[in-house]
Amino acid sequence: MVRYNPKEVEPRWRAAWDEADVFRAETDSSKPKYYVLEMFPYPSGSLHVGHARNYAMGDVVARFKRARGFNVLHPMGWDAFGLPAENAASERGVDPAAWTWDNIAKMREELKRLGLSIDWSRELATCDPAYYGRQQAWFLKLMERGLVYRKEGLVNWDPVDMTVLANEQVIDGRGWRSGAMVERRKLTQWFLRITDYAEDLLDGLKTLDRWPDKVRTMQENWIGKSQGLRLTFQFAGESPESGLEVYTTRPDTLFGASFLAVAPDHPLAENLAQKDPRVAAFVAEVRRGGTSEAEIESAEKQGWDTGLKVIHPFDSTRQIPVWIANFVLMDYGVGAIFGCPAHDQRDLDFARKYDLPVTPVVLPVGEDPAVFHVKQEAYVGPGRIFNSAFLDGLEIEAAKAVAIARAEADGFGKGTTVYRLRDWGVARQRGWGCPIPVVHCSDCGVVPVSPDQLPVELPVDLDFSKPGNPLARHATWKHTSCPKCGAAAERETDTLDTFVDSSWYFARFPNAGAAEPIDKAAADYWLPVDQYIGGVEHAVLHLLYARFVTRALADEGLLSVKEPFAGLFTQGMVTHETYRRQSGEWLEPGSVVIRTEGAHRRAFLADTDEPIVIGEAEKMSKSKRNVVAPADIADVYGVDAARLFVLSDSPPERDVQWTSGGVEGAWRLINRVWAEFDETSPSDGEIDVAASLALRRATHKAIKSVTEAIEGFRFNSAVARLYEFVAIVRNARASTVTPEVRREALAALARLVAPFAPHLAEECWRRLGEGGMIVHAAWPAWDANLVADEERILPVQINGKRRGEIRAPSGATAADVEALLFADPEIAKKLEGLTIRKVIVVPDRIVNVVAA
RNA sequence: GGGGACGUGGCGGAACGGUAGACGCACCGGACUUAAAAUCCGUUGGCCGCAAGGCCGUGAGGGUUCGAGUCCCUCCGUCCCUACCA
Repeated sequence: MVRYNPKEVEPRWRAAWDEADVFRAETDSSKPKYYVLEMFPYPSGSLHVGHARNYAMGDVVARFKRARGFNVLHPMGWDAFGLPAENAASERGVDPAAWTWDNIAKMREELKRLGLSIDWSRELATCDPAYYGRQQAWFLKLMERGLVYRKEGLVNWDPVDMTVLANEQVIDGRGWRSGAMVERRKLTQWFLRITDYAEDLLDGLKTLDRWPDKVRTMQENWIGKSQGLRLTFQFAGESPESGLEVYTTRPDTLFGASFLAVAPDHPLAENLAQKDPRVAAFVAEVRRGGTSEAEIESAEKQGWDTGLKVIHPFDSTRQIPVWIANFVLMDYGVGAIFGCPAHDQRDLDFARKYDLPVTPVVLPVGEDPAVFHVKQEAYVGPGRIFNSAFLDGLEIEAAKAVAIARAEADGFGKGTTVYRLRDWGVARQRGWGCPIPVVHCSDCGVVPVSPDQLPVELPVDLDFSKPGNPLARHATWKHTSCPKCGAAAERETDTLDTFVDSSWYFARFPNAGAAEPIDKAAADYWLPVDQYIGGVEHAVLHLLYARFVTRALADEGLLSVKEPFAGLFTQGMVTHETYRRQSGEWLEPGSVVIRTEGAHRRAFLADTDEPIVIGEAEKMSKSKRNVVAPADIADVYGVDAARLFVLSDSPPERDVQWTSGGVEGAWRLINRVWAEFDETSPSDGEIDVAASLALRRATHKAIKSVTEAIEGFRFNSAVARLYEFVAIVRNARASTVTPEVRREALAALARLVAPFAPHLAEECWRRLGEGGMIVHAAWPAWDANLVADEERILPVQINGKRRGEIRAPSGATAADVEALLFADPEIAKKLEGLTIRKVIVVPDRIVNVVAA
């Protein structure tokens, strides 16, 4: 027997696939289409097994669907703009473009080595002018549609990266990449009007029935629709403004209002701050504490009494003070609220601190209105309204409707829907991104670059040695002429958020070389993506932006679908144990040896035998040095073993822990499979008919269970069924089965293994003497008659406890089973002396006897 | 504070409301070998028992059901997301 040699076999088959160009997808086909896409990688320069798992999953789906007769599109690209290239440029003085293209070349080779069934002819990179130039083209179209606008406003400024961050990119008051405390700065920014689509994006979630509920919930919460009332309070006495508008979702509690509060950056507050330095000082102080650290965050309500009063709209005899409060946000609703301390915890905290009245207006069921009052906990539960004039006695929802109707009738308010979602700030002050294709002209203002001047390319000699935007300080790049009047003008030096790059790449793959941004015919054929696979960390931002851009492009006539991804799967990460010396220094897995002493595992430094601390399994990261590269595995076991293992141990949506033992298990499976094909089947001896039938049945059962496991994304279960099937095929060698049956089993085995270990499968297929390559072979079908057993073993329960079993023909009726049951001497013995009350028979599954 | 997920052997994990622990890892025993590695075969939830067999067992407690890891309620724990959103 020849040992399976992946180092020889794997490259040979990859070359054969390349040679035959087997993974090229043609748009025109009589077959049904299937578009599989994994989230494209950032070209960091090195592939780790986390990538391998992501792409292996997509590859299983792609190869499976191809075998099942689909016309499969499975492309690959590069999310190639972004900060790491700039960091490399500023730290090491390399050219970001050269650095990126170099990394792409390296990673392409590593990906190819995984044996993925990718149509490389469609490869694209977002940093390629051929790509971002088309992005500029549709950006200008959205601009014409009014979906792009500039607005001056407070933005999140990252002082380390010297750039503006979207709200979503600020985590706990820090920049998501740099970790630096974010400052608030006033700048003119570019925005995409995603809020125009808020309702539609929310609505569309209902149609995405092949998305995880979790992701849909996260997007729903992110859009954050609420129904409420906008109402305007009139000032009492001398008034600086005509009135003060607030937003509430609890108009039923209006009679419990004891104060109004505006955000520190509300126009009213800014107005007052200009006149009164004490107000200015308060606002400044609040802003400093701002949205920062965790302690401050959960903490103290702070307020400033403006001295202004407004009149209660339902009771003109009541006057309500107006405060500036740190917990009111300018960018939600209208930046002003009324406080009803009895029924909102934040308002209550504020009222207690500043000694404002607390009037309950919702009476919990069973409470006495004469004695009910609120102490330190606001009452937010159900009840009936009281202390509220015309609302008295109503349930909360009814009272909301009545209050809104009254406010509308009296002309001071309007029922309103508000979304938490805000417009997408897309400008970045970065040099390594897609330039925003507009020109600033002193006469004409902001002028789009004319389409025939696209792409607006980045200069090749950007200087990243200083922080800030290298485009802005480039000597010549920004100087141009106005497309409208021809006078000297300056280019916009902001570039687009990289989330823009990734929000349409799936629409480019159908024809990655098209002159237009999107080849409509090709996109109409391929879209939507049938199965999209990626990390759950993109559940909100990337997926929401892609859904928005798809809608915008559809409205522009470039696409026909509203939802880009019909099916979504979010996969888990690959983790690895961490190792560190007593001194705290992290160690690479390769430098550590593990020894087992009884039940305990101990780690030692390979060279010196120094004892090492074994830490938790964590996401592979360079900083903890627990990274395993697929190449390391490929050198020893081949990539098939690596592919098999990352899919086998854990369900795909969960994290998988990389262990050397696990890979060895996969390697053993590969060798066992190979051994079956390498072995010549013993043909002497009498044919064992029963064993032959048993193997046939096992073959068809394996086909069915592997097929169903792949369809249900239960790759770990599919691999478990493969292990079982290989064991059965091996054991069948002990008896003499007919050559046809053995051949059927082996032909099925090769094809079932193919999506997971494609190189091995090809080698087996050839060894079997089948013509052509297995990538062209059809997926095996199972015969329902062979899958069903003739006879079944039914466990017998007495009063719910297993007490024995009987054999019954498959499909036996309840009456048949009962007859068999009472005919069984073992069972009869166990039932002796008991009165049988009831016999429950679940056909082909179980029998339960209720007896006393 | 809000939302969600999860909790099963030594470990990763299986299990349409129907024999809990498939499959893999690890461990232990055996075969092969001068020996080891590799490979192959076998054992392995706990307790009692020579055995046949019995009892207990899916975070804790209750409930629904002929039957619950699975459904419902309460609690405990872990993880993730989100957060002064009016």
